[in-house]
Amino acid sequence: MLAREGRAPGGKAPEGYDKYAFEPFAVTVDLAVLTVRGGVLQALLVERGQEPYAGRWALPGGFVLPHESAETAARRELAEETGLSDVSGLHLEQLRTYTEPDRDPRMRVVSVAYAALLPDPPEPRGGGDAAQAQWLRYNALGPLAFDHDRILADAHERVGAKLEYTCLATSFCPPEFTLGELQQVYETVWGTALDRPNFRRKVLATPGFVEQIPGAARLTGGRGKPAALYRAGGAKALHPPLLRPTSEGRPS
Amino acid sequence: MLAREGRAPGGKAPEGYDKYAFEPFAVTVDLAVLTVRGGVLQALLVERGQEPYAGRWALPGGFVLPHESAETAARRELAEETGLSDVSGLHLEQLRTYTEPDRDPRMRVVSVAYAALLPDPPEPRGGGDAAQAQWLRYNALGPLAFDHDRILADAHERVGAKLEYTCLATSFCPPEFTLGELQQVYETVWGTALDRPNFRRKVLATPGFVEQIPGAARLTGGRGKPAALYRAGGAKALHPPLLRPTSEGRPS
DNA sequence: CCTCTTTATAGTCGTAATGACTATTAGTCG
DNA sequence: CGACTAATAGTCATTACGACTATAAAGAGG
Repeated sequence: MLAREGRAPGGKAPEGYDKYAFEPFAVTVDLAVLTVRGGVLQALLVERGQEPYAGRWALPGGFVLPHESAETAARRELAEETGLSDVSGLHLEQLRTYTEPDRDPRMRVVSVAYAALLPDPPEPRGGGDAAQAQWLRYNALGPLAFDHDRILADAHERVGAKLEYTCLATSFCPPEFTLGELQQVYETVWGTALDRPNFRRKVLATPGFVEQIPGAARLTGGRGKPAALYRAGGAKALHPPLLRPTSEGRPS
Repeated sequence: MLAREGRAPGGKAPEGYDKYAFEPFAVTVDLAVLTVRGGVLQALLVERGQEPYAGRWALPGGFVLPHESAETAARRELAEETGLSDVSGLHLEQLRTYTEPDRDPRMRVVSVAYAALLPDPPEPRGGGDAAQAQWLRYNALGPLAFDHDRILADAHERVGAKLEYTCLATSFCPPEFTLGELQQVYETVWGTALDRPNFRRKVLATPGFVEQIPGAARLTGGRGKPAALYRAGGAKALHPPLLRPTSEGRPS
């Protein structure tokens, strides 16, 4: 892990360290917080008040503090930006780390990006003195600050892929949900329509994906037949996976 | 990306920056370099000469230099440790970033881990003054230094998963290979035996996975019928995926 | 040179999974 | 009540897959 060669640049070597020097970087976390609301994929963004990129939307985030891990920092920022008192149940997953030397014009910043998934209803209350975070439609975003377009796109791609072979979709749903709502998560993230009976068959055939709440039902938007309610099951993976419809024609 | 709140600890704020301070960390890359040689999964490791963890095996790695990205640093280290002059064709993929505050007892080090895959024949020549890197069997590794056990396990898991739905396996193979060799990559990484005709059928049915080199054949270890030679095709993903045999019994 | 062993390759067969449907049920709205 | 909407049930043909059997082409050893 540590350099065994004298290639590192100038800088102070802390006591008890190698004889080799290193260059310190600032380390931050960036959060791609996603939710599905009414068939629309939304991301939590903050408006920058100062240069660079003043007035642009940016991902919420902040510095990793000296005694916390990036994961802890991400969860702390998530609580601050969403205003939720308990974020312990939310799905938070490390996405990738962005290290291009010029990604922040002011200084060298290495950012560990996380993707977080929220069920529908969270109010975007920014906590106290924080800049107000807002939910914006994933489509219909202008260019974001820094390399945040790429981070957000990577988050979308990752989440879309994980829907195929994990039970991740339930993280977008409240504790009790209908299969129609679950299907809408898939359709919204993938941007494709799915056949309802087939989706249903597949989900129910996967043990531990969802479990029915006996006797419970809910009117979906007031119209149509009431749907049975389900909650997330214990399974984490989908075997076999629920593949998104392939657009590629297969040459014989 | 940058803190909008005054929570960061003491430290100097660079010119043109927020009024908020930050704490600098050292940033390194760690490499999980894997290869399959003769049905055995091997990892490239270096022996530590000094405390902490003196005498233990560790992943190759080093500091990210001030003007390079982590990816660049990883490729530089990869070239140094393997002694290969051209590592541009090798598969190198960011794995995850490890940020636990106590992962290095000497100081705060954030490490961006990469997984690299090599075809069989590379000699483990450590370049020049570098500690000699060696190929060791993935099984039969004692505890490694720092959190490198975890990093290596994460790399193994990631690679195993990506074999299922990408064409990654060809990265373990030389430019020309037989289907038997390709199958051995799967079997070695997954640790399971596969049915040869079924594997063959699946690979050949996936357009762009491999393409046959017309007329070419090779004796596999001197015994048996000569096998046709293939090279990697243009495809990156496998649709549908090549799932590893599931050990889980499905309750009806 | 003949047979055994080894590895590659071809093909078969039944079952599971999937995509494209149709039909029925249970609600609201006007 | 009848139109409309959404959930749920079921059908059917095709594809994919796991478990096999069979054949082909090489070397080894007597």
